Amino acid sequence: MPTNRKPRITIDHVARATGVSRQTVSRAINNKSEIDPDTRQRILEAARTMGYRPSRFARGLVRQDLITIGLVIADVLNPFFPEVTAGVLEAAERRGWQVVVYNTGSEYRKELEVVDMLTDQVDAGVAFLLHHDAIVKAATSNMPFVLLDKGGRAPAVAGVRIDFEGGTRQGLEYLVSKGHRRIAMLDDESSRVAQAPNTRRELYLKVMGEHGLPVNSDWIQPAHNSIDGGAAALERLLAVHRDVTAVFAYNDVIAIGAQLRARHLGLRVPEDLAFLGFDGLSIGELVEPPLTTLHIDKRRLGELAVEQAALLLNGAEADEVPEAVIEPQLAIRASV
Amino acid sequence: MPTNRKPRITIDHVARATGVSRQTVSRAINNKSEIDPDTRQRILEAARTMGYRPSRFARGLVRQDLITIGLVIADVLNPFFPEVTAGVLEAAERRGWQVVVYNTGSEYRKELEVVDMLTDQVDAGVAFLLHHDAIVKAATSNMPFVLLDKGGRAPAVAGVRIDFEGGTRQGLEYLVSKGHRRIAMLDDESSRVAQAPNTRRELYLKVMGEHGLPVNSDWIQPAHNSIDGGAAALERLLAVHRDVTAVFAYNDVIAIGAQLRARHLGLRVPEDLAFLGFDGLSIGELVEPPLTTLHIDKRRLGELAVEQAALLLNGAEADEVPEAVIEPQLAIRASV
DNA sequence: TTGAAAGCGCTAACAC
DNA sequence: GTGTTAGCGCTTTCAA
Repeated sequence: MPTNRKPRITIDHVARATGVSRQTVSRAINNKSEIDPDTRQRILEAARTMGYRPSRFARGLVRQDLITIGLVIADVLNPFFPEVTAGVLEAAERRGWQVVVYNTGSEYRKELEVVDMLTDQVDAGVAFLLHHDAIVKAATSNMPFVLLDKGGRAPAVAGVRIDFEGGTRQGLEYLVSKGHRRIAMLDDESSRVAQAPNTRRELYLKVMGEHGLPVNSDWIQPAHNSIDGGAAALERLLAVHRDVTAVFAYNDVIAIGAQLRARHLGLRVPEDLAFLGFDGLSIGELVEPPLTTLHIDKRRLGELAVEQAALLLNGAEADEVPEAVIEPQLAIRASV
Repeated sequence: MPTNRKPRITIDHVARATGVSRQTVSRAINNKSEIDPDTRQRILEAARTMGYRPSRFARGLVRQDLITIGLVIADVLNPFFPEVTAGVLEAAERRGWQVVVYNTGSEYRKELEVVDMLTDQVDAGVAFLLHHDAIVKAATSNMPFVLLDKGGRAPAVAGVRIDFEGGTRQGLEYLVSKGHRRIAMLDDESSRVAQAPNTRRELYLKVMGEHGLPVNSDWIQPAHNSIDGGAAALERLLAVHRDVTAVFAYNDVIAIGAQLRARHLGLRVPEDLAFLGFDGLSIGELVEPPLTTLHIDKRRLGELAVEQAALLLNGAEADEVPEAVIEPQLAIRASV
């Protein structure tokens, strides 16, 4: 590929071409007041025809208020993340910040790479990180870092905590109140590696135990985090426990895949088998019956994370940042 | 809010602290070879404990290979865009580029603002722009700019063209082949302002005319680009044309909203009313019956746009960049 | 293997 | 209203 990059046109070129100093050009470009309107006009026109564009690097070096944050998500295609992203973009825009987006696919190597990269490229990171090592790296990176799902981690990292325990409790109690006793779980297979405390799976076991309901590990099926993954996991589950009456899924995506498959198998939802999701995705309203779920305000999650990043950028230490918590709310639709 | 920003730690501080020149620090940080391993180790450690992070601005000023592109989309929450974004992120990552994301909500003022902003902040723009003025501004901005939906515009702007004509033709012919003659359209209300040639609406009228099918403007209902918008538009449509047998929608989101509403109204799909979408979103597979649609390879769209941006960054003029076209493919599911 | 000098493109501060 | 000077933090020469 013959690269044919044009040499950069600088403020000096424009200054020379218009016979003024580069300071005056700078004034024109930046809409400063101390400049003759005619001069400004002349300079602006010359700049435009010459193809001048200010260098963000030179500018950033001089001004100290150009802030860019890095948003690290696991998967743009999972509808959970666009909603978080919307919140982050909006909150960042209000502050005049730029947002660079990175996708990790929850891969171990990729998460580490991205954290490294961020350190060089942005002023603060807002990240959804699965792997413990990546979280440690982020926490010790000398850079303001906010976790989008802090889980039960120590206050050494800033982040938003989603109250999965409250959510799980609320959800399972609702299932129990509807008369279900044989409740299975479809877990996210990749969350096994997370090494984080209080995973949804442990909470499920705990809460089930509290209600004296039968569970052991074969009530839990790992599922790939996708529609198809949920569908496949449901089949595996039914092969082991045909008598299950309700399924509690790791998230809505898995729940939807499972519910769809259940209906294809001829089961009635919720009469034969009930489904409870987690996340409150809007696509849960499109399926039949609409998915009952524990709704998380994902937009707010993004906004809170940006607020924490702002505190860190202002000099706060991670352990001084007040904890932000998102409480899942039971959204009763029709699948339970 | 008491801002308490720490003064920046520079390479000079690290140099002084370790008793070497800043050159040597630079070598250590950048993993250059001409440096004593022990010295490197010592420096790296000092840098870490001092909290040193290189300034991207200072670096960017010196090196010329740090590229950032701006991705401008209409709405992160519309599932069309995450797929495009995935393609853009992947292609950009392969090239080592950063991607800054902006959301316009298709608002006129916002689009103009974002184009202005981009000019200062990134090296090239990849954008989904609705409004003519914003497109003109982008095209004349002195900056490499690629449109994600070039439509039938002149070659003065680079961009990917989605062959809506081919798609519309394919779709309508399929409806006709299924025996439909009274086919209505649910148009996107905001595309009215676009002033672009070859809109889906005009294509609908044209192709319907070619088949000698009855149409006039009341067969077209404008819909807000959302599930609820599609639902509302369907009701309006049925109020005017109870005898319609098929609905061709501007896109899948509108089609899904309409189909959902039709079923709530007690209509059978496709027996009483058939639905044809456009875009090929994966959420179309979740509804019942799964939505027949004209599938667009959105990921590829994003990749092609990045490729064009690369050509422009290498010095090509917009009108030299070879045209890239995406052909919609009829995806027959079950709603027709 | 290390250091010194130069300069990337811009704006802030101050002079005129 | 405009120009001059200095310097932001770094990497790239080049010299030692």
